[in-house]
Amino acid sequence: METYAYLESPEPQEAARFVNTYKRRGIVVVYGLCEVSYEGRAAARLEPMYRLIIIKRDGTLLVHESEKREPRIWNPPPSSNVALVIDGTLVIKSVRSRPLETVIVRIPIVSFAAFFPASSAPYRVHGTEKDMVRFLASNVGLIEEGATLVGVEVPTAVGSVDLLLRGMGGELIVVEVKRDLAGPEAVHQLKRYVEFFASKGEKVRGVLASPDISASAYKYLKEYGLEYRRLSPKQVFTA
Amino acid sequence: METYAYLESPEPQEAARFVNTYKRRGIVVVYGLCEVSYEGRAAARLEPMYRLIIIKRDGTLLVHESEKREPRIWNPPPSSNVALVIDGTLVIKSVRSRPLETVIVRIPIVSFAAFFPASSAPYRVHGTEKDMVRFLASNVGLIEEGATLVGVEVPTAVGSVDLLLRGMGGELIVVEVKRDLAGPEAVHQLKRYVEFFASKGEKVRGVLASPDISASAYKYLKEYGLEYRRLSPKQVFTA
DNA sequence: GTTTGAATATCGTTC
DNA sequence: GAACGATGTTCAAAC
Repeated sequence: METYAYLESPEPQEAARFVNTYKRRGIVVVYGLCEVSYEGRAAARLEPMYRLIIIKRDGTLLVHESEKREPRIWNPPPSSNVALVIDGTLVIKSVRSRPLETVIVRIPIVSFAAFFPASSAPYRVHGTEKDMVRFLASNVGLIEEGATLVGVEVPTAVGSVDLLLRGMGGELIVVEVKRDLAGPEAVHQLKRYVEFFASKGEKVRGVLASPDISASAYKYLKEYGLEYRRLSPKQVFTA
Repeated sequence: METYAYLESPEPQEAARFVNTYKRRGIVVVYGLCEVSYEGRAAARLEPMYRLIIIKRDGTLLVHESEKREPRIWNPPPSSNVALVIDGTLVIKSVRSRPLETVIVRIPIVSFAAFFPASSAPYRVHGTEKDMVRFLASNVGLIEEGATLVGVEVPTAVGSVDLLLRGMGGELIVVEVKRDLAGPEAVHQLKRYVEFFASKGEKVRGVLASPDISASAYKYLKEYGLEYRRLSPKQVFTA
């Protein structure tokens, strides 16, 4: 396997060649004093400061400061990143085509540059909303004793219903699932589905299933005559 | 200013000391063969592979692969990150308290470890939704000829209205602003506000202002008797 | 290619 | 500290 490589305090020309050589092979890291400008969907500008710049082989560009999970400036893949020397300073230019977004990193002092071979692999996260829906589809009793499954991700004119059941009284039960604290938006979403089926002349109830619900969301829920079932992703994950 | 530091193929003990020494001072980068597990709001596990691990002084932990803007595994600030040696291998353990989330990175082969002094500074992005709202508040004519400003970010029982105007006919005009393509959710949001004021006995119209609108969103808009004004952040940014 | 909605969303602001 | 909504959201699945 190819090994890593690095340069200490390289000349701009040398640094540019290094970046261009390795940028398509793995992860390139550049550390130095830089000023950054971004223009695209919005615009921003960062004053000169020492930062960490990361270039990935798929065209990702990240400019990280010493705090926060998020890069301060970035270009998502697929972007076109090129290193060049302008007026004796290293410049990394990143262009995303659609939408057109440009990031320009001027690095008057390049302290360190490194290349790290790395790869990427498929993975899976457990405990997503999809997992919860799947679980509930096989355990509809958790929502309503004696109910039967009508469908999962059922498309309607006002959006896709997470779970659709039929209760013992013959009524439709629309279920909206959230994997986290449910807010007002979730209740309004559920209300739309219920109103849709009601307008079709169906007898229908609405149930919100989530690990928790905010006070204001609960107020709406009651106001609209909807129901709540507490259910956490943990229950799903361990099932 | 403190300078950078690095280790090549360090012993686990040495690497652990390095990480713990520098983790609160700036950005620490570790490159090596690692397997990663995460458990918290959800759960995931990454098989052994060469990856880039980043630790920031605010407790951020990022595990990056060679593609995508997003880290594969992470813990956001403020988390508590500690390096230790278990059974002769470097382990970085990250714990976030609320909610409780744990990331464990086992690194049997540490190829490279580096510390980069860096800082963090306030910054500003231009062309946000807030910018658009501010601009429209000073140029209500772009929404409705002859209208007057009633308020900005006006709180209601169903949420906060971006912009509230009064038309020449004495009617209220509720304006929902989006800085990007408006989808169905934006239309439903607007509809809620309009219904709220209508229920108060107000004569009211609803206007959605955005650079573009999806086909299905437009269908809802028309169906609900709402209006559309095309307006891009660029117009704001250059104003 | 476009649209749609989830996300371990993260993050700032407000209450 | 909780909650609410924007984000240059990003991302993947559905169409």
